[in-house]
Amino acid sequence: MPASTNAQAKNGNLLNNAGLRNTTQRALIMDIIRQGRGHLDADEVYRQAKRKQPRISLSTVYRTLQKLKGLGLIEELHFDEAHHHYEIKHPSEHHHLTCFGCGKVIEFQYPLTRLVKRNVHEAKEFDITQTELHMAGYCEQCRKNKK
Amino acid sequence: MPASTNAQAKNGNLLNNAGLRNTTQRALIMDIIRQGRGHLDADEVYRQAKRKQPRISLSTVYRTLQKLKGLGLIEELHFDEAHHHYEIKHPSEHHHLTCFGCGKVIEFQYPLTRLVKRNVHEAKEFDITQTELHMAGYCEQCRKNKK
DNA sequence: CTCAGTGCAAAAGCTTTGCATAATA
DNA sequence: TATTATGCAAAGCTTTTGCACTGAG
Repeated sequence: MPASTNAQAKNGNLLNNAGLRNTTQRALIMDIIRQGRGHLDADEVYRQAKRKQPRISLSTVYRTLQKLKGLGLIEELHFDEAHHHYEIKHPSEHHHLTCFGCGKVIEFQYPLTRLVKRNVHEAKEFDITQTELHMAGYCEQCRKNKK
Repeated sequence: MPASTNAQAKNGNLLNNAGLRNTTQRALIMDIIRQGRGHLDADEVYRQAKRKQPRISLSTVYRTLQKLKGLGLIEELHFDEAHHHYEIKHPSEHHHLTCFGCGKVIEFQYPLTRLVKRNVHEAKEFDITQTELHMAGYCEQCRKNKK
């Protein structure tokens, strides 16, 4: 049984459970985001989607991203650039480390919320619902290459 | 001696040291950002600036923000929204906690870079040059008001 | 006096929206 | 069949850029 069948069924269920219609466009967009290891922006999702469904429109991509974000199925990240990046939502708190040299993105987990609430006085009574950490710099390899 | 005189002299020095001309527009924009406790976006800087210099243009605001950012005098932050926010650069590593209810922004310091480099395997050999943590939720007071 | 900086207006992204058509449940 | 979702095109925002003029050094 091919992997795509699994993924499609999974997407369909997620959409149905959320009360949304399971259209081919939505399933495709979710597939792309799920497989998008580097974090994709809307235009990149659109370009990848067009390869499989040439008639898909940018508006559909944007509308789908909004819907999925609203449902908590994907996460919208705000990096250095003017546009947003999207990824499938992870169950646990995780963060990002980007290399300016090669552009690779390392994800790592770290219980920052707990830590900050424990150590920062003003945060103690805060009900933190969103945590976004982005670090960037140069990875070992790119530093070597520069020398 | 009024505070504004100090601030203006300070801005002038900063600009001169950076090899930039000390124009009234730049001095004003730096003043606004320095005093902008909540983090201002370009348009807010523009509107405040127009109150003192009605002929100032949005392009000047954008160009100045870019210059100052390039020189490391101000920091560009990427929050939830589509546009950027700016603040005077702090010497030490600090982070943000925003209340969705009342919009207040709490700044706090925390040596995250050191911590992550020490505890996250992939980060050990990374040369981290940029760290941006943004947390958000509801402060104690807003939680009480909701009940 | 020179050249960096400014204001204005126009252009260039990214994102949203209105409306007729197509597809799902 | 009744809506919901899509595609297209047009509009909306934020940000950038070209050019002639102004002002700091």
